[in-house]
Amino acid sequence: MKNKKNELTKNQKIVLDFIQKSNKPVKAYSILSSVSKKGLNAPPQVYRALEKLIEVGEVHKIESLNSFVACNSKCIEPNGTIFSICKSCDQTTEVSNADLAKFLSDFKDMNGTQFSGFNLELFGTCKSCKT
Amino acid sequence: MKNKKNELTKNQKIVLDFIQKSNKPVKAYSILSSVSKKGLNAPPQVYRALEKLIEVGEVHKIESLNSFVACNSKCIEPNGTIFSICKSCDQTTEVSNADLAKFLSDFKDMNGTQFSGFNLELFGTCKSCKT
DNA sequence: GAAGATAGTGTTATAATATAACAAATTATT
DNA sequence: AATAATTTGTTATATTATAACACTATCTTC
Repeated sequence: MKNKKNELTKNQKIVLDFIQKSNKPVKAYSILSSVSKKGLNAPPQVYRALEKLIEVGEVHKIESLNSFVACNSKCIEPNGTIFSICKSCDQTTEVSNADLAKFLSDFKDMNGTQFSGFNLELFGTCKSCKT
Repeated sequence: MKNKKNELTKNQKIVLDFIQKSNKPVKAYSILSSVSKKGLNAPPQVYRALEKLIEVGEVHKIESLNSFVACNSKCIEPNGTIFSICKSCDQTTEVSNADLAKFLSDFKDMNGTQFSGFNLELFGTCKSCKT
């Protein structure tokens, strides 16, 4: 059964809050050390919060960085994520491009089977790192 | 300086050989235990071989599985990878689709900047797991 | 509002994934 | 052969993530 108000719990809010305030993807143990003053002292507390936050779509995991970012709430596709990642500084932004999202979610394999989700990571060099 | 013949070294061959014989993505420590009889006894030996094999394009890393697969040598895009991954059994195949590869490598962000690489992971259910 | 079900918490321990550092051996270039 | 560069073998350790268990809080249904 779900929480009646469908609200996040205390720990989940603490973790989400920290991720939202970061301007870069953050690692789980970096979250942990940053929120330890708020009473989260062990890895499972952070990982459990992350698991829930990812499940409800508030947070995405950047697989190639083992890091986590807040959803920019412009997610076009509910079942897919698109990120642009700076190879030099790891600055990451969620890409909102309707054409690309549509192309990916409509994509079928050679058997005509559609996929239920996707994760796209685009690598490049961000503005600051170019100069 | 490069190896004169541009060939793989012994350890690199051993690791590549094992990955090619697997019909699924394999994990680094699974490689390690499988090739230990051939004299590779410690993680760095496997990770170093993997690093090289990835660099030369013989192997790809599946980020969401922390696993490795041999390139099917039909890579359309030199700078990008596309995989279809079964959510149920982790069976993974490299997707060779010219349209999709072109769409991705041509894609530019809202500033008109092109990316230098990409990694796309498509999640679905494979044939065997559907039945 | 009590009883049972579900979800979340705090905690300890440990599993799984990956790299640092350094000396020795090998291979390539001159 | 002398030098340079790469690869190897090895030990230790860093980083990322989960198992297990007792306990607490909340939701559901009666």
